[in-house]
Amino acid sequence: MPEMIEIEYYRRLAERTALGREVAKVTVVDARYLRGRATVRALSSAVVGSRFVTARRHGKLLVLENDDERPALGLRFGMTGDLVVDGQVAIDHLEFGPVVHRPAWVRFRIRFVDGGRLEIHDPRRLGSAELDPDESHMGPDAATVTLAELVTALASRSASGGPPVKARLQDQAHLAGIGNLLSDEILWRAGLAPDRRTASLSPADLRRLHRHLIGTIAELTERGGSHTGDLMAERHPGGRCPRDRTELRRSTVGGRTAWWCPKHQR
DNA sequence: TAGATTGTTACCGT
DNA sequence: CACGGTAACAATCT
Repeated sequence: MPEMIEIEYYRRLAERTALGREVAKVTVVDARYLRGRATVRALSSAVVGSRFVTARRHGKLLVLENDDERPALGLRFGMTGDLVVDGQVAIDHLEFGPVVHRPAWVRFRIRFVDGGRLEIHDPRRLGSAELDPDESHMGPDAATVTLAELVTALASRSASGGPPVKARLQDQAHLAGIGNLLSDEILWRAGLAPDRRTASLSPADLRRLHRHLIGTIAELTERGGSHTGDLMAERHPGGRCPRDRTELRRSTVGGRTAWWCPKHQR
């Protein structure tokens, strides 16, 4: 998916283009795109006739809130979901996503009374729409997490030294927003091996990790996306560390592919 | 063609 | 039980 940086672009697009417009109709092309108690009927009664007043982001979740007592609309984008409003895409090219948009990939659509429309294009259909999304089980948003909150997010009651730090960084219940590419880039910058156990991190490690986590998200948001990190171009067999030219190692951590430098990430 | 892909989650094992 | 790892989902691209 889009990671939190891309969802932030979606949020900005929604804020710029979708707020204040009266909703005329909701179309869910594939019922499997709905999650929780959401049905087309429930979605319709929640948003038809109202106007969104807020576009809010929590991790990779986009929440469009109404101006009345109606439930909020929660949108998730899976690995290939893209937000399109009035034909305007939030990001021109989604890495690992479709090269072009096809009508058949529209999984969710809101039509406005003025004739415009908000759509989610999602080939793989791993995204979803829901009403009043439960955010209670989500960790703090990674873009604004404090050092103290990060320390809490990485804490473990396990006797085995805790989970690999990469796995925990991507665990949305502890910290919301970080995905596979961002975690690789952050750990590379912080000089921490992805399989380091969280309990083994020193106070200095944690401070450095926090600094790079905040800095990386801010910098890549400026650059244009999660795929603009310094490590990305080398994230392939034979790729070399941009810092010391050591050949990168590839391993599976937390169920996902990690690329990292065995020399300076420890 | 085979293999890999920015995510989430039910399930299984320790 | 808590927690972590795994497979499945699904469609496309290289």
